[in-house]
Amino acid sequence: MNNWEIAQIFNEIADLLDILGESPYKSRAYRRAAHKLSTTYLDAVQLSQEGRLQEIPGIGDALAKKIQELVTTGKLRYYDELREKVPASLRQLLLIPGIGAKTAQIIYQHLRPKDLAELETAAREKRLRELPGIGSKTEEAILRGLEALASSKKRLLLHHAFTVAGEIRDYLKSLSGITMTSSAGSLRRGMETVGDLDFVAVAHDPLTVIKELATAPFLQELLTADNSQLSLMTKWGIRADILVVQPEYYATALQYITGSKEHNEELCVLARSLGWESSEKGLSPGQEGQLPSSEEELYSRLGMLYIPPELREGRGEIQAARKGILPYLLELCDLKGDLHVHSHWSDGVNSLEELAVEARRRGYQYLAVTDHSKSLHVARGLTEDRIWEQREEIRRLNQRFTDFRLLAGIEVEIRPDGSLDFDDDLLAEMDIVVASIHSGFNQDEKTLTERVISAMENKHVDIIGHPTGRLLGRREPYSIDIEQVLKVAAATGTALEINSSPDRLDLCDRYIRRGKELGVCFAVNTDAHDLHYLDDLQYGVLQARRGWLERDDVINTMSFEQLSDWLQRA
DNA sequence: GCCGTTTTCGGCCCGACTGTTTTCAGTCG
Repeated sequence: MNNWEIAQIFNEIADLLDILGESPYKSRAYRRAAHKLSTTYLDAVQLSQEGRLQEIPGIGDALAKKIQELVTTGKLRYYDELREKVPASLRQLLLIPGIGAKTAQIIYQHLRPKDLAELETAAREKRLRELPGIGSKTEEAILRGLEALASSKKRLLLHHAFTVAGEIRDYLKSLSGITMTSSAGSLRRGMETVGDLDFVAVAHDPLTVIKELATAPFLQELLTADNSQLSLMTKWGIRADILVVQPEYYATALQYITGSKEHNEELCVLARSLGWESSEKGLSPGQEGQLPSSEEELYSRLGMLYIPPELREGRGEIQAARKGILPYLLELCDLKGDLHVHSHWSDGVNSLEELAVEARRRGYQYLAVTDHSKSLHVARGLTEDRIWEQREEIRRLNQRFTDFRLLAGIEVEIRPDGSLDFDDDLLAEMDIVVASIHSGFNQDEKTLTERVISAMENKHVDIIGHPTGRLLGRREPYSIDIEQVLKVAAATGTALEINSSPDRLDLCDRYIRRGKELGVCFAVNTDAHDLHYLDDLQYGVLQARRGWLERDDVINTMSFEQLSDWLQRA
């Protein structure tokens, strides 16, 4: 039982409490504790053994006891009781936009549906609109939401997928028969969400390993198995497919299982034309030929450059590799800083000093503090006066550093009428300006597009934050004419953000690639509200690589001096 | 359920927007 698993359970308890109509502060306490547990460096199991759980803010007497019970017994009676009362699938009601605790509670109390299917039937028969406080609009929203849930169901966000895959790989490595192991599939390609997890493991005796795997501690249900691969449902609710091969097949198997399907189909046609064969273990050079010992060798023998997994989507990468014109993809170590971070001056949790110290520890040359602007009240957006106070503190902090700079920035609201939250005189004083939309999501495409464009046309705006506003699995992008936005970004030289938060990953890879074609520049930022989330940069880099970006396409690969020049561009 | 205290209760982010109503409750960021 690790922190992440405890956090999952606490989040589920919070949802069930909401549906049952318990105090919203109680569910909030569970959510806050879950959030703390998943972001702290401290290990809950160890703290529990040492009786120090309550040192984590947000964990008091009651939650410490519950964690203790989970850690020692693997179970939690309170959690089991709640799940007996409310079918776990109803949790998903809360994922539907427009449905919160109260609406979920009304539906539960009046209809007691045993699962989502029963709820859907009720909605189709127009019975939900008869409930107090629910009308036709809400009923339609629920139907739309259920459809969206069905199509996105069980796709893990990237950070969760990496966590779960890490657990599985650790287990694979612990088996004595296995000499090597790798993630493959969509996770290795860095896709924004992952539907199932694929692994390739190497063993001299695959069958023995397969038998051992059938008793893996995370196994919930064995789906299929033969003498070289098995497919299982994990206790985390996601499927894992594990292929075990002998050493000589490792490279070809890894290439094959990494996919994508489209990439492999194209590669297969080419390989066949060169006399190769294909099977479920991947490509092979026919009877006499020796198997390639690495993916690099495999691609080379097929007459092309090595294709990094993020590019293997069947979007022209094979032709480019054959011509020798693949991009030199962006790497995490190319980034010299982060240009969108929040502090406790608005809705972040850390002080400016904490952020600066952490950024410097990471070897960044700069970090832009971009707190929210005044009209985003919920996030305690900064007024003009507070901005001047914050600038003063930033100035004092910067005096302490010779090798690092905090940039005094702002994430300025693009208001519903398209105007910005501050006038030009103030924006001109900021080191860096990120402009973002946090309101009026439901406006029509023309209005939203014009809002973003008018922000880009302001000469003080450097970056458009999370340009399409999507939340993966929860909220669709707002309707903007992305082609037009990309063209204006290229024309005005405004950078578009690749927001690295695994909930957003906004822009998506196809738009990034199109933007690059049009000459748009990008900024890979975290939008971190807590210094732990500075780690999210790795996901933004994967997304950028999937969009074929190179170092020179990204503004925060520049040194501080170069970036300063860029920020002062006309 | 947590936390801080004018210290064992009472407050916990708050204003705009939407949908359901007919003056307001619920949701969201």
